[in-house]
Amino acid sequence: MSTRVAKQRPEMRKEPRQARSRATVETILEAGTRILSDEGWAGFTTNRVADLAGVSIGSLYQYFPDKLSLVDAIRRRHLDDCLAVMRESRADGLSPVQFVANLVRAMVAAHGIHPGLHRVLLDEAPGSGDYGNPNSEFEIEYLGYYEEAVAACRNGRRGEADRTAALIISDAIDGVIHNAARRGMLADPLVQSELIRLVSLYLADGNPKAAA
Amino acid sequence: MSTRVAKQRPEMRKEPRQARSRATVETILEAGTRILSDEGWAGFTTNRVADLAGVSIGSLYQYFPDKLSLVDAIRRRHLDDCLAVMRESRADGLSPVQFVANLVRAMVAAHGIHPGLHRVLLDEAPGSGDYGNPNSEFEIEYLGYYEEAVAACRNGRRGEADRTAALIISDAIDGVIHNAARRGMLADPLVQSELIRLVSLYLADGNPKAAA
DNA sequence: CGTAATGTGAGTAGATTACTCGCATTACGT
DNA sequence: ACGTAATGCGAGTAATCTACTCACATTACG
Repeated sequence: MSTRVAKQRPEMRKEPRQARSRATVETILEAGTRILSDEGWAGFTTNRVADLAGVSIGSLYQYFPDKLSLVDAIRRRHLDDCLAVMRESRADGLSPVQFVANLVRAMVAAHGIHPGLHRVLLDEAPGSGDYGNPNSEFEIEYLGYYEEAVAACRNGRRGEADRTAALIISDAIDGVIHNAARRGMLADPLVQSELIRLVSLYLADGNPKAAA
Repeated sequence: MSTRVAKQRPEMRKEPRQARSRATVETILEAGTRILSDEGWAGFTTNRVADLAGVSIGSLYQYFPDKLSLVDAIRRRHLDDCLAVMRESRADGLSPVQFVANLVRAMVAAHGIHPGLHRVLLDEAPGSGDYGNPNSEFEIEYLGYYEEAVAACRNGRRGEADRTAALIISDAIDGVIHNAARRGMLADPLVQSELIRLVSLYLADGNPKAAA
């Protein structure tokens, strides 16, 4: 027997086997992402998602058992993308300040495509897994990278202060990006450079050698 | 003649004349505020507001012609409160950095009561007036104060850079406060002091004398 | 060519909710 | 006391909305 899919809440009702159906699932996810970003959780109805995706509502429910599993899949994708961006920004082996500069640029670029998505996923959309709430797997890893950068700037010994500093940086970046998006100013290069300056100054405080 | 209330969309259907009804309206506004903050726009139904306020749904509609006018009234109140906080913080005649320190403290205190309100009002709740969208009366005045502080730190000549700096500061503070609230860490004194440090460093950059 | 995978979309049942209306109670002026 | 205006009540409703099903059509695979 063993239908193979036997999780508590299966995230897919039926595994897409052919290329066609894999494309369908992809299209649905993309459409859902766009709607969440543009219209918020309120506009996110399964019928609308199917419409925008250009597939029938039936097809949607063939792969996602319910609305929640769809939004979960979207959230997972997005947060994994965020983590990937972080890992890449760090992998360059540059100074912490350069890390932040790269990160900000990458984050701005990422949010340029779906400006409202992050906020909607974190604040509006109901979450089933722990993905997305404070102390989630995601936030742990996410903040960990910031902590690393902070600690690297402050001679390595981590303390509560470093954890707080990581929060401050992460949340400040988040706020600037989100509000810039709200005002349609994400593309403004001045916003980007000033944001980098804000974070860099904070990071380098008391560490002149790390300033560049 | 002259019922005095003659706007295009009257914000009140009937003006409360006795003390009792004024208290009722106050209770309704308070209940609505709490629900918006705690449950978000999705949980904000007129019946729930009336329930929480301890008044009948009929009483609610006696003073607010529709749901939108209620949320508008709440928004107006909140944003006016924010502006009041800004004006007070500046009125002390202290240095720009002290202004920011006071402001952050006041903002944190304000958001401690209704942590989610600001975000919900700005991002989720539909707006009828221009109150709340970019370039609104509110944002103009709000950012104006920040610009003032920035300009004061930079020898007075305002330019595009100053406006951008004001945005950065405002949005960074917003982000930190909002995410701290989400994590239940608004009370953490470290968060507060580090936020002040973040902004102060940025403001004082290139202006050693303004550092304190 | 049999069968499994995929796609369709009209339809529905259920829930939600903004708002009304007829009436009860309370306060005010005289 | 008493007429009148203000205030308060809350069951009810009409309308909307939407998650989800199902019976059937089409496409691909072996």
